[in-house]
Amino acid sequence: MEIREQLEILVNDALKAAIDDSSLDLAEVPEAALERPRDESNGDWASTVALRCAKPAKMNPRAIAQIIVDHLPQSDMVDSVNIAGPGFINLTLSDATFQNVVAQVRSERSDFGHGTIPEGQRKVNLEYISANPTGPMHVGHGRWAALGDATARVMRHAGYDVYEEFYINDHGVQMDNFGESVAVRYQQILGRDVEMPEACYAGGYVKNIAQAIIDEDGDKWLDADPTERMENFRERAYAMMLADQKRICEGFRTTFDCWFSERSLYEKGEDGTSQIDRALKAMDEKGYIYKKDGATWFKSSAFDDEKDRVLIKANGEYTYFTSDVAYHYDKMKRGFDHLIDIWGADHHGYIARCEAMMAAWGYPGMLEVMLGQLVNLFRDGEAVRMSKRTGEMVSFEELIDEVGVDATRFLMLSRSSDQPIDFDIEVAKKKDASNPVYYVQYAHARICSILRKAATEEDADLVRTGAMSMDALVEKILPENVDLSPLTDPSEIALCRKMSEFGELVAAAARDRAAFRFTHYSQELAGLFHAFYTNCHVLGDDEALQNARLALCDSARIVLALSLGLLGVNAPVKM
RNA sequence: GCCCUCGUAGCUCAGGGGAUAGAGCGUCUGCCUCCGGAGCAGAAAGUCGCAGGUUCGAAUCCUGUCGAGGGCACCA
Repeated sequence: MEIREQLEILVNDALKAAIDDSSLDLAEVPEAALERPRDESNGDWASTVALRCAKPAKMNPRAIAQIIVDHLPQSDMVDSVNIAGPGFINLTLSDATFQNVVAQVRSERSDFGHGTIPEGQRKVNLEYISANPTGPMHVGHGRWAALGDATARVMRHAGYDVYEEFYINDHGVQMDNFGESVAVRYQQILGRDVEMPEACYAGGYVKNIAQAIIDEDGDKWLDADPTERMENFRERAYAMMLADQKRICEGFRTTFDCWFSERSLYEKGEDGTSQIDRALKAMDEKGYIYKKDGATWFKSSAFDDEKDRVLIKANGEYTYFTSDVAYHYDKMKRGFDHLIDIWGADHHGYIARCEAMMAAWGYPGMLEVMLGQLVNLFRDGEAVRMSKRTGEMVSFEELIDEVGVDATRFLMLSRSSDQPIDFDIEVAKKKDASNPVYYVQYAHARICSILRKAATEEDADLVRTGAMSMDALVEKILPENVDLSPLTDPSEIALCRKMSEFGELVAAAARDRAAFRFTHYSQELAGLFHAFYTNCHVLGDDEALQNARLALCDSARIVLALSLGLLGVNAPVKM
């Protein structure tokens, strides 16, 4: 049980006792209202319950606090209790309470901080990146990749059942334009004088695709039927771009349970209907579809959207929105409790109509849209607009190649997602204190180094080469039940206290979709480890003390690795 | 014009009803006979954009206002 929950029970018992013997005149037992004081001199935990019930109880809050303190049951967890300021009840916990955290971490390992979510809220569909397959992913997509993946990891650790999905926009005129772009470049490379139309894609990658087709087929398409050629090129270019996206995501350690094709929404099933047909029918049955000016409309203004939206244009074509209607209908029918979409902030005008469609089907609030602000690239303080190599925007792949996966992920996640990021490539590449990811990784590597030092040289070598895990090494150097009572130095207790916050942070970060908090947490934990390292020598003649400190190192190693793991960042054994 | 997000230390940002507002970078001062100095300790640095309101209590909630960015298609 978390420390917080145990303290809540204590305060709750005191409140009940005080109400039962009429020292407190309250209709019902108020919440324990525990919080962590900013200033540690105000204790490890504080309750503001006395302040909160001053009015209903018609008493001075300090007097209430005194009554609660007088009724507080005896507990080994609490070292001292005092009343401060207007009526705070400050609790200072015993060293043993914090020492226990080390044992808990070491027994639960990668399950430390794991939570549970009740049935009915647990199954979550998380859709992110969803880049068009008509061009390379840009650095903004990199941010959604880091954000979506870390959100999934944090929510899973909190107990959610998260299904990750990438929506492929492979339907619509942009695909034809893409195929035509390749055809134009194909002809140009082979010496034909043709111009690139306005709506087409002029990027250098299109030329590479055209060249790949020439390498394979030669000039056999030069005088082919233009439509047949466009369609052939379109499908081959699409396959190449999609393969690229999958490869880049995998290299970034972002994996999906499903790559969902927009086209599949238009395919007719055995009953002769497509998902588009079924979604529109369901909406029509609810009475939110009408015809006007030759077009078919969704009455989204009935649900706080500023105007109604076209589903089928006067010319018979479906709009992009119609695909999303069918897509979300599909997700809904797959039995998720909750849907989360991550979009770029430039799509926020699209939210109202999507929320409206969920409401129209009778599931208001089921869709949650996380907006990610954009990424501004810099190099040495100068804004980067163009890449020298390609004459285009720096792609996500180029960014990863230059700064590495760990630093890219950590920095992309180091700000709240509703804050734009200024990402400086040169700063990200630095391997010094100005780059927080190395600070945290260094702490982890340093711990591993100490643990190796405590082992035999043979075992230490096995760990260095990767033949033995750190867990296995620790098992050989430390007995199962280590006496932790020698851990009394303030820097040791501070490290334990920080680890005790981990579980709560997992729950809060999952609830608030705020994975970025683990960048801050991991830096704080690393800082406290470095302070402990400076103050307390781990390896020495006193076996009891050495074992206790090795156990502390081991638990710090586990929690650091867990925190980095939730961000999708590696925790290296050596650097 | 309407909608969304954001204004907190020189810079980049946390904190989103509780006590004297925090961290990193940068600046300045110290610390290696010792487990990884990619480290540690300390100092200077603030009208939480501005003005009202709610509250026992506001950086936090509400209203207004100023400033920055983004969005307002029978495009995708």
